[in-house]
Amino acid sequence: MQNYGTILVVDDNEAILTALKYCLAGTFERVLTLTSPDRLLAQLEQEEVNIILLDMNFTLGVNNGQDGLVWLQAIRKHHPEIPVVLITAYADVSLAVRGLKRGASDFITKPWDNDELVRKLKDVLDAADDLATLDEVEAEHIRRALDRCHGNLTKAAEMLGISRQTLYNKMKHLQ
Amino acid sequence: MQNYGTILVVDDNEAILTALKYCLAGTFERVLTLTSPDRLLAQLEQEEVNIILLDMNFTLGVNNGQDGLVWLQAIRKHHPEIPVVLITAYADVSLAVRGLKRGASDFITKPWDNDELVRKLKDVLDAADDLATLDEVEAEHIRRALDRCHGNLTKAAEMLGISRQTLYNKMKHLQ
DNA sequence: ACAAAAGTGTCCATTTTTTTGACAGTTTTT
DNA sequence: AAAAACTGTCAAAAAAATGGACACTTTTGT
Repeated sequence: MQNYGTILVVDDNEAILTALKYCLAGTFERVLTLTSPDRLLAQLEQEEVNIILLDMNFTLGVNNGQDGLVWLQAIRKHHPEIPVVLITAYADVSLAVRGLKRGASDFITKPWDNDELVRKLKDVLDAADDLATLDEVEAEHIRRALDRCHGNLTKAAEMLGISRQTLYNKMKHLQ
Repeated sequence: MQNYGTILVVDDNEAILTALKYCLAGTFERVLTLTSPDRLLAQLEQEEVNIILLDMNFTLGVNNGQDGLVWLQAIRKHHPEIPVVLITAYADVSLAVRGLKRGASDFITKPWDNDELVRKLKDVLDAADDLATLDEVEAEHIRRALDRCHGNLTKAAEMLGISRQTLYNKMKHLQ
């Protein structure tokens, strides 16, 4: 199984924090928690964190998610490489949109489905590494084709939908 | 006789599911069924599936196939090697086109002809040895990149190692 | 709310690739 | 051994990619 490293969960509800801790323990090597975002930036300075799960409401009686957006922004500013997944009790489309536009990687509503949550977090981390270059993908596919055609250039070219000469050239070029 | 392995059928209508089960039992070693796509990805994690037959409408009263497209995309994302055949009660050309462009292997309308259905499924599996065209591979990779960059052309182009204009052109060309 | 920054659609001229077609020589098939 | 298929290579024509540019729109930061 793959290793998904350290996740930092920020939520002011202890019960939810406990539930999340339980749910995430199987996937992540370490699950750090904070009941208040105040120490969030400090925490990021001293611990290596691979992904953050951030609740959006911390001010009592205020549930517009403004809080979460502010903290999201702070994280993005100081640690733009750490992906942030937002979580909120209110399935507010516009809030989700704003969160994603400010760089959140995903948006989850409570009550959440454990499997789905884990899957989404994994997705975010999987997507974190960047994609291969078009040339690389092409080169690999060409190798596959040649392999399958037992080195027969003409057939491989036809299979690939390019001319024999082009394949011939690409082979030189791409080693 | 050849062995066509395991097929996973997803349709919310039990009667149809039963009928399909009977129809496919002769060809496939195992016929797995799901009445809802919710557990689809989970199922794929724990069972080896060789081909998926996916209905396109699961939301009551909504028959535009959007549901199916979303699930198709999810499957393609996590298991791009498993061929998906779409099935729907509505012979909607544009839906079929969209489905195929998103990587479905075939598109079947209800009521179906048993022999034809089986033939098409076999064809898909038989054709699985043929490699994709270079253009197809390229197109799919471009879609992935755009997805990861949330549609940001500039970033996707950089990630792919091509110029923004080229990506722009390819996008028109490859739809 | 506003200015700055980033991204988009589009054009152009120049450079690179791809395609077509061809041909002599080599390998494989029958 | 003859036929058929494949290879390496060349040249001219067609197509695609690149870098630069510009006005315009969207997003961001404060």
